[in-house]
Amino acid sequence: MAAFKHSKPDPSRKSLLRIYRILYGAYGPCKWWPGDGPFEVIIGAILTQNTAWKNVEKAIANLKKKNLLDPEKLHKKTQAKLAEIIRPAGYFKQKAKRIRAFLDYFRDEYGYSIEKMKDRPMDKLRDELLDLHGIGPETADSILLYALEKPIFVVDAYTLRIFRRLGYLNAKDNYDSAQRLFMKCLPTEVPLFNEYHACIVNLGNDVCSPKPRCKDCSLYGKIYCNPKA
DNA sequence: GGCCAGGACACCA
DNA sequence: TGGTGTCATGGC
Repeated sequence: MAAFKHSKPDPSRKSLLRIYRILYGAYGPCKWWPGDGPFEVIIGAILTQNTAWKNVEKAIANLKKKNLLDPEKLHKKTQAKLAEIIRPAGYFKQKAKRIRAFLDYFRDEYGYSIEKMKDRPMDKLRDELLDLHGIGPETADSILLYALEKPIFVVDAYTLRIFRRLGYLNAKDNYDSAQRLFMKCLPTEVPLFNEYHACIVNLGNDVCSPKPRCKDCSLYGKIYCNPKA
């Protein structure tokens, strides 16, 4: 990491892959997304919006307990009932509305079939998801990558924060420009995109959380204390 | 008791 | 177009 401190980073395939190897060495394999099957991943992607994953797990556990991790069964629940079930995830009224918006679309366009959804070209699928209420770029891309195994790089707040600090992005960079950088520089591979984003989130949880600083390096997180890194 | 978390949207200037 | 407020629970 220190190597990037005194020279302008070159956003090349080689350097982004080097960062990936460092992260993978510290955190990988992350085996994301945590969840049983693509439908659970989709629901998790909506529930985790601006929410700690531990709270999402509680909401998913509630859904599992009621055997509702099935699109048709879940769709039969009213929005108010669904909101009560997912309450531990926070923003439960909003998220219930968003899940129902997805379920309407999933039924109308694909007859609740993940396989039919997978057959759709990635770009068109992304546009469809972004047209849904409550599905923004990160949620759409998480669904594409982790549920449907489409090769798209997921950017999140940690990605912007960390790669701005490293000098690969500047303050004006946003979701789209950051995504273009990664997708231009990295080979288009689902497993690579999967692990890279997962490692960034794990690093973000280490580095960006208000935990006590390391006594040795005065920074946060195990990545900085890893001598091999 | 305050801050933050694996965002997205509505509203306003 | 960019900035700001709102949504809400639970862990630390």
